[in-house]
Amino acid sequence: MTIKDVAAHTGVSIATVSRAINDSGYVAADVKARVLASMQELGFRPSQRARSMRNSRTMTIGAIVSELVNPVYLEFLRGVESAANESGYVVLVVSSQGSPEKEHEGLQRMVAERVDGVVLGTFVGGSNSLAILAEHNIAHVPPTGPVSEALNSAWVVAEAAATREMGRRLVELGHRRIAYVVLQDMPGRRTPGFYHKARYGVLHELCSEAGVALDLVTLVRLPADGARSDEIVEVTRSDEPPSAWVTCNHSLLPYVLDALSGLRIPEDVSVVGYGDSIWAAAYRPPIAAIGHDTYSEARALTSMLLDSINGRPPAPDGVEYKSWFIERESIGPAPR
Amino acid sequence: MTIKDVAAHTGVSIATVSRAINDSGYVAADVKARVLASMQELGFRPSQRARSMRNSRTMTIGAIVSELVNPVYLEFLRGVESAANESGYVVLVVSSQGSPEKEHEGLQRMVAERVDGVVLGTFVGGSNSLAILAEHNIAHVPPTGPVSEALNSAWVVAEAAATREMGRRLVELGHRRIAYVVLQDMPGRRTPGFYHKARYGVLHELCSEAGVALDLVTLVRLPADGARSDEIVEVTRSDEPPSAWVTCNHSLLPYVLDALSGLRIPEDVSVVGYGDSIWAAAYRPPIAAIGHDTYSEARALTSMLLDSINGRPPAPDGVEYKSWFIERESIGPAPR
DNA sequence: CTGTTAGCGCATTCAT
DNA sequence: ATGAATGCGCTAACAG
Repeated sequence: MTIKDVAAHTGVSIATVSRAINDSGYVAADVKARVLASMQELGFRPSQRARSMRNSRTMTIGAIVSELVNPVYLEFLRGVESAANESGYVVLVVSSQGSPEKEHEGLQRMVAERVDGVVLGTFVGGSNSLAILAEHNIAHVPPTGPVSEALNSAWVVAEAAATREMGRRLVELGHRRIAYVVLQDMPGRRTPGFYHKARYGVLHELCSEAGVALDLVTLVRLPADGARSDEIVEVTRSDEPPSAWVTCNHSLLPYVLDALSGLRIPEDVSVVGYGDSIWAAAYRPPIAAIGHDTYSEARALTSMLLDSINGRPPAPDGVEYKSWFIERESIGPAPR
Repeated sequence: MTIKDVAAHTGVSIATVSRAINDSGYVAADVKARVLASMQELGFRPSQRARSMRNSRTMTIGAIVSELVNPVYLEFLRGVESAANESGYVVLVVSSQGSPEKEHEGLQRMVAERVDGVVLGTFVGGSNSLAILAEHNIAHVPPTGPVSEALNSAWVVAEAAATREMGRRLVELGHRRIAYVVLQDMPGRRTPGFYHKARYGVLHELCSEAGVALDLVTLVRLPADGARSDEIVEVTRSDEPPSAWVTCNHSLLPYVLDALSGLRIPEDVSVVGYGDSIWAAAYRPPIAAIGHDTYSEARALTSMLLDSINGRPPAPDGVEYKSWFIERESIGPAPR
């Protein structure tokens, strides 16, 4: 089923069919109607792959995420997909599973597919990995270079404000020892460390000013099914256990809650997570969070990418990153 | 950057380069090495799009899901993506957002992309929508026809056993009125209704045998942010409120829990959800669930698709569906 | 063992 | 307003 069949069925040349489909050039109104009718009848859809041979636009963008287990990436994909579809683009999803090699492989695949652009959800590889996008002239967001730093810094700045609000609140409530939980970086991993570093930096500064201890609790890996994190349990049993727990990552939060389940929230410990979800809100008590509108961010980021692909000027403000501290009942005064 | 450049750079013809890349036909070992070196040096990746013009295989499969908000679909996508990547395939993701029109549009896009096959995560459209895949000779799983019914029935049978176990347990614990919560079908929606019907059917049979009342509680839509489901609250205030709540769908569970938050679990009400997650397990008390291994299911389903695409005989047992009832502390004896 | 050539499905230029 | 012809990057059939 090709354009040729439609042409034969309509009794015109393929050039005319092509013009009718794309309404480019001149086509008599009645001929056009007949062509469209034939298309309908034959159930013909022009091959996007053949099209992209001629034009050099594939109408396909890639989305790279590190882990397809974190609900945050569902939000991300939802945002990318909806923005892409609205503009007639289709989304190729690749997950790196936290491994720079897999990520590189995924990028290679995108190059092979000649995607028009790539949205980087998380990026675990080094800048050399990004280089292959540049080499092949593939647009991507967030971009590298000064703009990227601007974006990153916009994101970090937005979040830093929320982090400060959260930290101040904990201090105000009398907490004197705060635990900050992270999952150990995979070897070679980059970006998450970047964000965590920024968060930790802000918290650290705030805590040292206030004379509050900040413990970095690093999980080597996610606890197995049904098991509790030894690292966390151990810290809770130390002489001077933290009275507040901050989780760097939404997908870590349930594990932290599980490990803390011997303690009452918020009477014994207060809990805050980076990243919000309906589950955090439905938990009893509801868990305070540093929220991001990942869906909107992804949409905006994708629009930006499509703009740059299509040579349109990027939206006036680009991507506006917002972040906010949502105080919920999981936060209370420090015990005694 | 094309095969031509590589040929020129190596000082051979494009045919030789092609043969070297695909190691098809004869190529002198040293020539092959030089070609590969040139490729490396120039950073050349053959265009999959041009390849698929000749081969009529795109090495791309589509994945259709209804809603990109349910974590279950993350598992699904993870399974599809991992199985696909292992075989060198790439995944195009389309979400229908519960709308048959969007779904149809997504299928059209897949046709335009000439994907080699489609994995149907959920399928909200009618069979006429599926027809376009058949028309274009696009393989898909679950397949339609007898095989599909076999698959569906295998799935339903597996789950039915778990449902019965759960139902019997509730009855055994003295529950005399059980609520089954569903989200109202979108107009035109099909598959979810199908599964829910099966679940409801099993529960219904079991309850009537045991002389237990089964209330179908239908939510018109998901409660807005921060709001509670009026429908649920209302039922809890009726003269004879249910003592056990069964949620048809994992993504509905947090809303149900939120709406039930005036009651103690499991002292006042018992709660079970279809679909498990770390959050259900981390909740206090941990929420009982009917579990599925969505990741493995998706992987198996995708392998099956790839087998059929490549003319390989499908794996011996095809897809094995497993489902189990996970009793947790959210279930207790009926009050008084 | 290697090079030349045709053609996959389509958009586009150039005639007519 | 329409048709014939060209080429996008690649593989496969054929010729040498």
